[in-house]
Amino acid sequence: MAKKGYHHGDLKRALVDGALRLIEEKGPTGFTLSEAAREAGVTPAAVYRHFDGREDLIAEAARQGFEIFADLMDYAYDKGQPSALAAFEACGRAYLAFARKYPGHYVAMFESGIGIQRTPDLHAAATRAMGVLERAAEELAAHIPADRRPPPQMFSAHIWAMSHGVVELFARGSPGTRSPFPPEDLLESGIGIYLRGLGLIRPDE
Amino acid sequence: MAKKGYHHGDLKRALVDGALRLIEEKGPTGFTLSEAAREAGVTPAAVYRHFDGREDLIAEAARQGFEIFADLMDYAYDKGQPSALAAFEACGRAYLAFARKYPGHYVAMFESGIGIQRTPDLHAAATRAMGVLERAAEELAAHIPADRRPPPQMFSAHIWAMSHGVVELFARGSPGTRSPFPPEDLLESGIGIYLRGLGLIRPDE
DNA sequence: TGTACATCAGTGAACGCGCGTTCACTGATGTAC
DNA sequence: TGTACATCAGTGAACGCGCGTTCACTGATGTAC
Repeated sequence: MAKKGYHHGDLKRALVDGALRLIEEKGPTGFTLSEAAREAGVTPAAVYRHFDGREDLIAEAARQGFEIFADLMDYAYDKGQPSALAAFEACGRAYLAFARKYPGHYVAMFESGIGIQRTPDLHAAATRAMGVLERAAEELAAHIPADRRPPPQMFSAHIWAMSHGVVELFARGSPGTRSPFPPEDLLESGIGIYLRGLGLIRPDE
Repeated sequence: MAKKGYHHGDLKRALVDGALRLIEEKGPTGFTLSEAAREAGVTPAAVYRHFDGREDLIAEAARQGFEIFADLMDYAYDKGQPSALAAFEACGRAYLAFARKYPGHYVAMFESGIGIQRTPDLHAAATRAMGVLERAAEELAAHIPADRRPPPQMFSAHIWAMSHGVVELFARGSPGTRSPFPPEDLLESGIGIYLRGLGLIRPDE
């Protein structure tokens, strides 16, 4: 991703891409504005033509992540039709797939310490993303007898927490803890057991 | 935690305590050897009398964390007797309680990027801690009909993932996402639903 | 089509900063006789 | 009890480093006439 002449042509994109690669590689700690600039073949000062600074660059990376994330979840949700249950499970799989495929984005979104309120754009993207999961949960909740139905936000939170936990603990090599099972299996079986507990899967299925 | 005279007296402990406070406050990124030394009222160079450097100091903090963590889990497990189910649930609660009460340790253990293999001491402490949860899961597994019993490590992983996810997403103010529910309730209900899905709680309980 | 000029997107030098680490040192403590 | 001395646990100055950010600048691009 080196520039051609004096003008880069697509520096903004190149900087975000570089930042994502660095974040993926070294974590949000290891990411450096200067290094991202160097990767794009550009002086650190050039970054300030496109971003307000280091944090702003990370925020943009996170925003793009939420955008992609929301699209993927949306797609998975629609694709999972006609059964609400299937749609919900598809969302779970999409979550993990996203974390695997876009690790830089994932880290920027959830581990970089960037506040979600930082930019209206970022906030909007994040809200949209979470909305998808909540919508899936709501629709699913309709199938639970009303008297023992937990609030939909609650189990969307449960699923999100389990997904995030699987990603952080088992889908990365991070804490030296080798996963005893493939993360995909772990998450899918976990969600399966959880949904059975909600009475959404018959005991014999 | 300022020193009295030329000799501090308990510098090693003071440094770890300072490091924990800083990690808790600013995240593992914000932690600085120099600042930890400053807090202890000591020159940065003095740190090298007790640790091999910055990383080694974090590793020691993490080690202490796993030690405390294992003790707490052990205690919760024993206290939860005589029912295996109650013991297991107690472990879940203990997990969250630990994360809440020792946030610096928690971050050092799980978010600092310190490899668990770094020191034999650290590795041993971590192994012991995870062993408790696995033991609880094994005992619980005995109550599930053998033909549909998942491997115990699997659901100890599920519970761990959900716990960790709740901590990261909802028990801290981190991603600007206000938790819709108290984390304790969220985790307890999540584990409850999960255990019901395993057939360990009767549907009408 | 050609020229003048405004705007844009870079440069590169400089800044102050705090970091982690090293080194020879020295003050305080503890121990042997 | 007193003295000599080894050991220990700090000091403080220095290092090289890369960082984020600023500034006046300049080369390239695009537009008006």
